Amino acid sequence: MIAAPASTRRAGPGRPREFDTGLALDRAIAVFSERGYHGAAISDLTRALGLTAGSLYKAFTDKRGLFLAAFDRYVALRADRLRALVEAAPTGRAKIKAVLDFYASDSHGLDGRRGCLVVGGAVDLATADTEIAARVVGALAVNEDRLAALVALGQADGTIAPHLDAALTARLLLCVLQGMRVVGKTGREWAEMAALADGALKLLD
Amino acid sequence: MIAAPASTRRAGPGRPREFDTGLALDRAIAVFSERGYHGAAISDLTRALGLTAGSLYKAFTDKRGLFLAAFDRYVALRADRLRALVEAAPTGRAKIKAVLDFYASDSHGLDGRRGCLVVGGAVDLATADTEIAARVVGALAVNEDRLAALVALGQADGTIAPHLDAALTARLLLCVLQGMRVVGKTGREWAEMAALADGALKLLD
DNA sequence: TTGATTCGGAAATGATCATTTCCTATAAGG
DNA sequence: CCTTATAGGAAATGATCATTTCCGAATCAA
Repeated sequence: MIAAPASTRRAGPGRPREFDTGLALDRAIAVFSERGYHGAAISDLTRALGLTAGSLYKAFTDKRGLFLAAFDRYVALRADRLRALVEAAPTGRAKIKAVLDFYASDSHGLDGRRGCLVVGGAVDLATADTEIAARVVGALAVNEDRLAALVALGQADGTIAPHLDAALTARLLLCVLQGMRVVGKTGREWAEMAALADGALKLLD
Repeated sequence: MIAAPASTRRAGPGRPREFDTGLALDRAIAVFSERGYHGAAISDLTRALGLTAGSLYKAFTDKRGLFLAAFDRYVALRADRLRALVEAAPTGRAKIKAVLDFYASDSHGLDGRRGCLVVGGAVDLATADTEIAARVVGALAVNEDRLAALVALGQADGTIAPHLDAALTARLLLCVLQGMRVVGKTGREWAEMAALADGALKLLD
């Protein structure tokens, strides 16, 4: 029998779940982010989520299943926050600045030290787990495509140099963003990361 | 009693070591790079190094000791190769291009998938092991300082725009380089990474 | 109320992990 | 040639790991 995904759980028969799945996944995101997939023991997770192993396994099937659910939530939550920021910015250049600032903010201090689940997944499981590797590839591809669209938008509205290769510029920005996440693991001040976000705009000239 | 570091082992009394420490560490680098610290089991390492657990522990004290030795060798070997490339390039700009090409080459194909031990150490152990975290910080700092010196050199020889903030530009380049390592974990073609290395030169204008 | 169904949770399970032990082999120093 | 010291290696060790089992509790459909 295959357990229903936590998100699709309908209110059928049986005892209702007593914990909030979203909140539990948020905590799993934190644990997996700072310890990595293999470094996060089930005991770490049960302690952080406030669940016993039994409940955890009933809800998420597996350690791998929990990671997958946390990963998907991480990507979705982050995409939502980013979308709002991008929509609020007026020009193509401003939208890209918003993306850079978002990453700068998340890469500084304690959150920066905690790190990025996508980067962690890439480093920990890219060679070992093909399904997770595919999700990492997908997440980066979506990111890159969105950046390319923003570059094209900026070129259309005159805030980004028209002669630039939009695809290449997007890929460069992606490297800067992921690089900020790596550098941020070493504990940097906000001002430092913000200056990086500002400096990266040079790629749009 | 504290075991002598593998590199300082003198030809004293006792049975001589039958395996080549450097070669063993090269293999350990490969295993730790592609599986991560926690993902690499001792059995993986003994198989890859062609050693039994006993010999491995006699030579390197610990799994952690082996990682530390592999990490140091990785950083040193890479610094040597990089230094040679940088010295061969004529101008400040050309030297930075050489660094970017070096990372582009290492970030493509199978080597790219294998990944970088510094990035892996940062992701896996930045929050858990303060000594390893310090080495990661150090490795990135050295990298950044060298880049800053190259930017200043390029500004002196007229191949890099003089008004640029050398420290900021170096930090941006560092992000691009580390970002290439992350992106490279998803399996990219050489041409793609080479184009990134080329595009990043825009940061020097 | 009754059965079906799922959850919460403590305890048990078997696998795997890092590490050690013990013994033999091989060298240098006296 | 004997002591000292280290390496090689198979097997054992204890810890920890992911996972399962079992049982009481809670809910729904009838």
